Amino acid sequence: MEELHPPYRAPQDTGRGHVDRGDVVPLYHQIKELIKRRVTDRVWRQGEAIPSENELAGAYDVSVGTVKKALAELVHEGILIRRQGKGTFVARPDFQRSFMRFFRYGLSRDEERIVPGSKVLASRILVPPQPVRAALRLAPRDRAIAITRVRTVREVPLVVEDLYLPQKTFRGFERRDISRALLYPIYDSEYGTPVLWAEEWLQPGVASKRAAQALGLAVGDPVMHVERIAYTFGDRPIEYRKSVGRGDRYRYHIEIR
Amino acid sequence: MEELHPPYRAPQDTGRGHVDRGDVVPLYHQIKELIKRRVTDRVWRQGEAIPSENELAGAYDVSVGTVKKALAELVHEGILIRRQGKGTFVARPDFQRSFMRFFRYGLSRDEERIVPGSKVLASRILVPPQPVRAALRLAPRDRAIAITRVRTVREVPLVVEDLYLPQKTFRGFERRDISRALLYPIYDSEYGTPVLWAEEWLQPGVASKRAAQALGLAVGDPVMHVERIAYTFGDRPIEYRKSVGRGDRYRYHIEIR
DNA sequence: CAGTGGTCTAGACCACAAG
DNA sequence: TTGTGGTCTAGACCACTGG
Repeated sequence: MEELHPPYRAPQDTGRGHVDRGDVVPLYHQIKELIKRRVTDRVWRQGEAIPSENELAGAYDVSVGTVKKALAELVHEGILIRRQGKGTFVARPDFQRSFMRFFRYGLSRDEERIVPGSKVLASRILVPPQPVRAALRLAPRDRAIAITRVRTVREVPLVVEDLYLPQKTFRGFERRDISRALLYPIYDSEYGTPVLWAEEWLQPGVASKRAAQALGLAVGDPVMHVERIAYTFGDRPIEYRKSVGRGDRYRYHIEIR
Repeated sequence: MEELHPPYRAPQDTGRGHVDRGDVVPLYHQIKELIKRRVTDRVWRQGEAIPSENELAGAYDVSVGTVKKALAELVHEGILIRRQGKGTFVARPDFQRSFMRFFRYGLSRDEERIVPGSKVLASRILVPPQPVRAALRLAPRDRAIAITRVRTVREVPLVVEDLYLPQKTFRGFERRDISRALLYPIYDSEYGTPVLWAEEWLQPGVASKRAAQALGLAVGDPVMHVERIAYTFGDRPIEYRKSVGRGDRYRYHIEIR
């Protein structure tokens, strides 16, 4: 936080797009959509300032109160951040936190701050099996980047996982060194597709020969099977992963609100 | 939905409590707190209408816009519901949905609407073991109601679980027939303590002799261990449960946003 | 200092509900 | 018709930021 870009922009960058006073949909809602559009189109980028209330009110020819209402809701939705005296900024997904949110293989408080190591066992391009194709909404002959890796904390293998990424979105990703990096920040900064939400399916199981070998377990030991689909803007799936975590260390914590 | 009580109330029931214009905390925030207090104190009850914008504005001696802002935020927080032309109502936690949220033993779409049967194996009052006491924040000699039950869908046992409830809050609960009921609506309607959120810990394991017997599995088959603490107003824990679900049917789905 | 967002006011007009 | 909430306006005053 606190390294927000200065609010300088080209002056024609203010509003763009028009509201329709005859429409049944409220002005503040139309304005929300216009602003959202400019954020998802990356005209206004993460961390940057957007025009001030007054500028927006002028550009859309509505009162300041109406703009305030639109902005307040966008703040609530986590799309914007407002700072008194400074301006309104496009929110920056906080990857320190989002990492914590997505990766929660029951580590101790202490270990939670460690970025797990990652040993890549395979990395190749292929036409994925049907369930993966469906999850990523790929056309029948679209290719995917498939990566198999083992994730370790303090040299202890915790999880073995198969990842699939749409090749169209992630050209060249298969050649990156990901042994010491987190993937989601890379998706965001290098490929312009931040992970905004994800869904997971968890099921208990017993170690297969392959999993036992990768995790240093005996065949039949308890493991957690996790499938995840991660989504970016417009609920577009950009990652499918299938993980097997060792049961003695894998403890998954959730808050349901 | 749609069976909201009529908006009749005693006239002195309007505002109550005063705002402090000298305070640094904004008026609309003070008003939010006053309204919340009257809801949590059950002066204004679930489904009932609260005073209108104008009445509240008069009672607190602020402008309608300020009341509107307070009410809008409370709607956002799920505490109130507003209906144009009708009034503002205290929200009623939707248990059809909250049930879906808390109970997600990977049932098929079809089965999701079934209320699982429940066979109580034991129900007694005791001083709970230390971890449970800590979870429920009980004093050393406080008692708890301990219930062991098996939950079934279509006669198939899915989960065996141990429940602990603070006896102080749930006097007489141990004598209820819960074989065909959901517990959370009972906590709410009979004991005034709705479950507002919960946290869970999931870990894979293998069936113990006890679990195998209860679930019709073989010892060593995969199972899911789930611990849950459920909270009511003021983040007060009112239920601790430890469940063992059969691995072949237990599929846990989560959306992370 | 000027510019930003945060709060608050006192209205207006509207759509909707219910008698 | 009356009363409700939903939208919108055009201000006011304030606290905070940065030059």
